[in-house]
Amino acid sequence: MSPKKRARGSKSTEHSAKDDEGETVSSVKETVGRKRKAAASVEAGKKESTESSSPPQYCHWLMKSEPESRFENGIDMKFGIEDLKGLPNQTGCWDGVRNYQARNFMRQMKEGQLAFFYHSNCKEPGIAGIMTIVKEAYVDHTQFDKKDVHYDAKSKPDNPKWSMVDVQYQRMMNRYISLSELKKYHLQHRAKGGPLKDMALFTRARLSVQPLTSVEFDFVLSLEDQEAL
DNA sequence: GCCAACGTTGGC
DNA sequence: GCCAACGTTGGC
Repeated sequence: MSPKKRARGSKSTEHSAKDDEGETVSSVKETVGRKRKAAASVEAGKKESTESSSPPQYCHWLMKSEPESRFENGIDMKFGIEDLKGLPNQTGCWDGVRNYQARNFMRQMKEGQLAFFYHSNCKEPGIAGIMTIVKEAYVDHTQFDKKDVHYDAKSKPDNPKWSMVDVQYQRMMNRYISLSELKKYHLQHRAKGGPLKDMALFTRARLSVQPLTSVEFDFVLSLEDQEAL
């Protein structure tokens, strides 16, 4: 099982040495863009952590993948939630992530945590269901596979650059939560305050693996049993 | 270490 | 298919 996630990131992205290692530094950086500095983690405003010196510890995630066929170098990138559900044990590895920020978030994931399966680059983008992290970050083998779309010639086995986690399908959302609906809440909350005002899906739109605070996660879950906005 | 050029993401 | 946003690269 080696689902082909779209896992956007630039495949040939190199990086600067500092981004490469220095996990903690990078994770701070990623929440804030170019500003690193201790203050950054506070600025990131993503709580859940209490310590001033350690980066915020998230425990909920949103991971994007494309549910519709799209060919890249002759390979179909399609991997929707139904595809995950169809794998043995409904479990697969989230390979192909080639973006440092997304990678670093995956490295922060802990076994048992929940992640929304988000359908991107399709007719109606949105949150389709929920999955569980069943294996914490380990080496993404596709970086060494020349035939893989996400092959990275610069990464060496003795010092792998990319990681992946294993995820297991948990359940579908009671109803599909579209991006457009989430956006309405986001705009509303941004104007008057509310749980989704800083949601990464909008503030860091292009990140394929992103964190959610407990408040954000719970709010999205609460939408399931309500009428679409 | 700045920043312009370039490439990718992904909604529309 | 367009293109804005933004991450990455590489010249200086």
